[in-house]
Amino acid sequence: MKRTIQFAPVNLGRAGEEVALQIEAAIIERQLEPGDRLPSERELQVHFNTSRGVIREALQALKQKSLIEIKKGAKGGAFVREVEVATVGESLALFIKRQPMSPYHLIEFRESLDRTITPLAITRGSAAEKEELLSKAKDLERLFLQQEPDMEQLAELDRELNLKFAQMARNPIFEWIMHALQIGFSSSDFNLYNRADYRNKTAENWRHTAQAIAEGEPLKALSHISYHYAMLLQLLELEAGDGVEIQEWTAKSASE
Amino acid sequence: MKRTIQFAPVNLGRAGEEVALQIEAAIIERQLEPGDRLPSERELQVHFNTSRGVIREALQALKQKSLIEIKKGAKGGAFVREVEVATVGESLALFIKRQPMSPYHLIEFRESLDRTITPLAITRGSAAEKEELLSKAKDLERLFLQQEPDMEQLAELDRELNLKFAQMARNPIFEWIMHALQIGFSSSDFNLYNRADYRNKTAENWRHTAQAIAEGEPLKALSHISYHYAMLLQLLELEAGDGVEIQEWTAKSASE
DNA sequence: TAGGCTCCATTGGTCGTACCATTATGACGG
DNA sequence: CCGTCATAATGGTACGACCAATGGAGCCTA
Repeated sequence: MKRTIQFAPVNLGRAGEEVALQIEAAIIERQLEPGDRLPSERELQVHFNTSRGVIREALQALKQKSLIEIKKGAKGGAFVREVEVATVGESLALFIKRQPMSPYHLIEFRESLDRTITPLAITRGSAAEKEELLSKAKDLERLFLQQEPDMEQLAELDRELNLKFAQMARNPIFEWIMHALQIGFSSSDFNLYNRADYRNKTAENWRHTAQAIAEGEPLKALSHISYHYAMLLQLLELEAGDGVEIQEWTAKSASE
Repeated sequence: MKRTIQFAPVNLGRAGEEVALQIEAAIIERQLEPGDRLPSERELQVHFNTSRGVIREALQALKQKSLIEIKKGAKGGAFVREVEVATVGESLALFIKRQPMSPYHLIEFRESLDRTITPLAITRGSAAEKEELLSKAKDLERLFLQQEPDMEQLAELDRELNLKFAQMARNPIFEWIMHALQIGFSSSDFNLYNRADYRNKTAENWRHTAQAIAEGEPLKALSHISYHYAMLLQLLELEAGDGVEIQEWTAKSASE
C-alpha cells in the first residue's frame, strides 16, 4: 500500500527556509530594528533546535536579500540592515544582464523616466537641491573637458547626478528604479563615454537641463532631454553602421 | 560533444561568494543555458576543491536569485532556470513591505507608468492585441457586475489586463516594472476592490480605456486614465477621513 | 599615567563525515 | 505486460573539529 498520511510535516521542505522566513518576518514587523544584533549562529542553532549549517544557509539567504549584514570576529554576528534604496536594485540589474536587452529598450525607458521625473523635480525639489543639481552638472562638464578625464570619478558623478535628479521627485519608487537602471546601464557594455564628442555634448546638455530645472522651465528641460536621447540613439545607429561623425545636431538643438 | 566548463579552485575569503559568482557568470554568459543541470554538490565540491557546505551556500544564494532551481532525489540537482519576468520581482515587493510606503507614491508611479505606456501600446500593439485587451476589459466588467464576484479570479484578470497592456509597449522593462508593481500592490493592504462602487467604476473605466486604445485615440485613453487615478486618490482621502460616498465624478469624467 | 603590546574569548568561515529522505531507474516476479 | 521492490544517486540535516579574524581585557614598558 501507499504511505500512511503524515500529519503536519513541519519540515516544509527545507528547514533553512523556515528559519529565514521567521527571522525575515521579525525584521519586517519591526520586532528587530536596524542595527540590532541577532544571536550568534551557535545560539540560534540551539534556539531553533537545528544544525548550524541550516542556520548559516538561512542567514546567507537574508544577507542575499540585503536584510542583514554579517561581521566576523568578537562582537561580530548578524546585524539588521538599514533599508536603503541602494541595496534593493540588484534584481533588475540581473534581469538586464541575463536578457540580452537591446540598448534601445534601455534608452527608451530611461528617457520616459526622465521625462516623468522632470516636472516632479521642478515642482517638488527645493531651491537648494536645484542649485546642487546645477552645481554637479557644472562639475561634470568641467571634468569632461579635461584632457584625460578620470573615468571612474566621472561615472560616479554621473551616477550622483541622476540619483539626485530622481530624489527630487519625492517618490522613493523613482529613486529605486533609477538606481536599478544605473546598475543596468553600467553593467551594459556600450561605453559611449569613450567618445570625446559625445562626452562634451552630454555634459553641456546636462548643464542646460539642470539650468532649465533650476529656472522652473519644464518645457525647456524636456527639450534638452529629448535632444540628449536623440543624440544617443543616433550614436548607436552610427556604431552599428559606419564610423561617420556626429551630424549637426547643434542646429536642431534646443534653444538655450 | 559535451560542454565542459572550467571552474577555478578558490582560495580567497568568502569561498561561497566566489563559487556563486563563478557559476552566476557562467549562467549569464550563456555557458550554461536554461534547463542545463549543474554537477552534483559532491562533484562541485571536488571541482572547486572545497567543502560541501560552501557549495551548498553558493547554490542557495543562486536559488535565492532565481537563477537555479534545485530538485531532490536521483537525477536531481541544480538546474538553470528560464528567465521569466515573473521571477524577478521580489526585491521591489520586499522594498515596499519594509518601507511603509505611502499608497500615494504607488499610485503616482503607477499613473505615470500607464501614461507612458499608453501611446506606445497604441503605436506598437497589434490589432489582435488591442482586441484582446478590450475583450479582457469587458470580461472584467462582466465579472464585476456579478453579485458575488470571485475576488481571486478578479484579481487574476486585473493582473492579466495590466500585464497585457505593458506587453503591448514592446519593451521588456515596462513589462518587468509592471509585474513588480503588481506584487507590490497586492502585498499592500488597501483592498479597494471591496467597495462595490469603486469596482464598477473601475471596470467601466478599463473598458473605456481599452476602447480608446483600440481606436488609436491616445488622448482619450489618457483622459480615462487620469479619471481612474483621480478617483483612486479621492477614495484614499475618504478612507483617511470620514466615510462619505464618492463624489460626482461622472460629471467631470472623460467624454466617451 | 599613557601608550602600546600580548593573550584570549567570541564568532563567523571551512572542512569532513555520517546518516536520513526523496526520487528515478532497473531488476525481478507474477 | 505490469506492478513491486531493491538500489543507487542526490539533496537535506546533523555533529564535531579546527581555522581566521576581531575586539577587548589585562599586562608591560617608557
